[in-house]
Amino acid sequence: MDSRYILDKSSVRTRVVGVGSGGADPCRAGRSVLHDSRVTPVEKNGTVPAFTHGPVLYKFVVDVGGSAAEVDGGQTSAKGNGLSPGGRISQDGEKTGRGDQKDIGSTGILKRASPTHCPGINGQLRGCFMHLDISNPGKQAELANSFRAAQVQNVPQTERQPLPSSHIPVPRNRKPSGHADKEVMAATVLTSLSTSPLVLYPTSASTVPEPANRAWKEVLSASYSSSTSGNWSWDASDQSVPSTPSPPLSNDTNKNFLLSPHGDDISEDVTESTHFMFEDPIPRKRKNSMKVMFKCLWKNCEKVLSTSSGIQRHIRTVHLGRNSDSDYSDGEEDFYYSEIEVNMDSLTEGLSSLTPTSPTTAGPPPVFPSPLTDVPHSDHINMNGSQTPAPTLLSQSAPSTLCHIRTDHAYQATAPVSVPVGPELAGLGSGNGTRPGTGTGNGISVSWQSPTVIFKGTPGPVTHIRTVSIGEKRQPTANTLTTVTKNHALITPPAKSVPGTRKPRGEAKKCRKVYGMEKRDMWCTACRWKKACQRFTD
DNA sequence: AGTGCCGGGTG
DNA sequence: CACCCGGCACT
Repeated sequence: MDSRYILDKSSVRTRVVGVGSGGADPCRAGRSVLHDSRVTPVEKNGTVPAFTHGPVLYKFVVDVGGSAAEVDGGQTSAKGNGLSPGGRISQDGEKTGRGDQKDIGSTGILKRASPTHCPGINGQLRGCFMHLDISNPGKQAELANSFRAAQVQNVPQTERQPLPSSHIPVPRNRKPSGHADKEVMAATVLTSLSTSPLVLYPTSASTVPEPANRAWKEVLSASYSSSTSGNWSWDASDQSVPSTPSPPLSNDTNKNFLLSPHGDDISEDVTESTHFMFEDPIPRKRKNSMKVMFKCLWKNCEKVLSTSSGIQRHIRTVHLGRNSDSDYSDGEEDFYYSEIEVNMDSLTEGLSSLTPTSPTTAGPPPVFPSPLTDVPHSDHINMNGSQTPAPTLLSQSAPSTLCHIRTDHAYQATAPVSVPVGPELAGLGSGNGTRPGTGTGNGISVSWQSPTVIFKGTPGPVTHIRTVSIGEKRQPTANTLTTVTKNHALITPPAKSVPGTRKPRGEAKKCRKVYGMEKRDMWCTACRWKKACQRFTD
């Protein structure tokens, strides 16, 4: 794993250009191969990676040192042998400060990049804005050339710095299936621009089917050709555009949003690697109690689900209006949710607070009197005392960052219990939650010491009863006895009497003693049944 | 070991 | 619920 991470880390800086073809689910495909994509030697050498062949699907203008140049992201010549000029710009991070990858390039972009702004590498190209102008593919070659010229002009060959985010990782093989798909692709491009190094990382070389190619052009031109002014911005107001579902991209959600596209069923793994690549030490130290939840980033939607599939389905059905039964996912949902970490201890406490009695802690009620509470009863104290607003917290506004809800109480006592916290949490899941089969994986395992120890028996209650003891025990007709019994019931938990709470042996002779074994038939039934003697009670 | 009886199983 | 019994605590 570690080695893989290392490799991944080095590969973070690569930018994959071009549109591949292949899997039916480009986004997923891109993610799934994310870790395996790495810089090919070819790319490192400055030539165009093999996978860049194929028709040009996009281009953009990079403002270099004040002069703008439009660049091909790929090539129009299309015959797949991709050594296009445009391809050159596809190596960015590789040429730059490789030694300190985490301070520059992809990491910075990933962490802070806004959709409109492209932080430069090593201070260069700061403030470069990306302009999408795909509407005129015919000019691409020319533009590419001009860009190349501009690039040479402005930057000496030896110092030529890569152009950050100058590649749009385009998901491969989008199904050109209509407007919705266009939107998907548009969203993909937009998101990719802000998260380019890690997200949507198509790997292998493959030519783009012509339909897909066309679809891309159409999509991009249709969606963004209106922004001819150049500076491509995407602010909240754009969400009003009816045909383009847009996630809320507020600043605070953006950070999470950047992490969001990794939410698959292997989210844990992906998350780990992602954080690793982000040099974020926190996740590695994630406690077991920290549960990754998935929060919908759609505007005014605070939906939080425990599974990525759930949130994807939610987004797909609720926000994207997709067919709910279809499991087909083009990956667009990935852009509209983010991971959050929730302390599951809190959640379980929240759950337990809703439960009248913990089944296995059936022992003493929390109001157990002090004589019996000479035990590590912290669990119970916490259970009553710290009613953290866990569910409320989640339901009101799931924090987009970390949800640190402190609790110490777990839900079950005896064994590690898997508590499916997904949709039930704070009423978060409204039916479209987890798919069958994902539930267990999303449950949490909480285990702690069995509280049976807690109530194990000091003879406290016994002594107590002895002092009040009345002649007959367990005689329903004896008022005093019933009183005692009631007191006993108050003191001892309604459930099992624990060893130590055992009733003291009666001092009266019992049927057995009186009649002996020979006359067992003369015994009271209780004695016969080895129950407390009903005839000779204490 | 003998005794008392609790808890649980069975019908 | 009646009946029975394993098992435990106490003597």
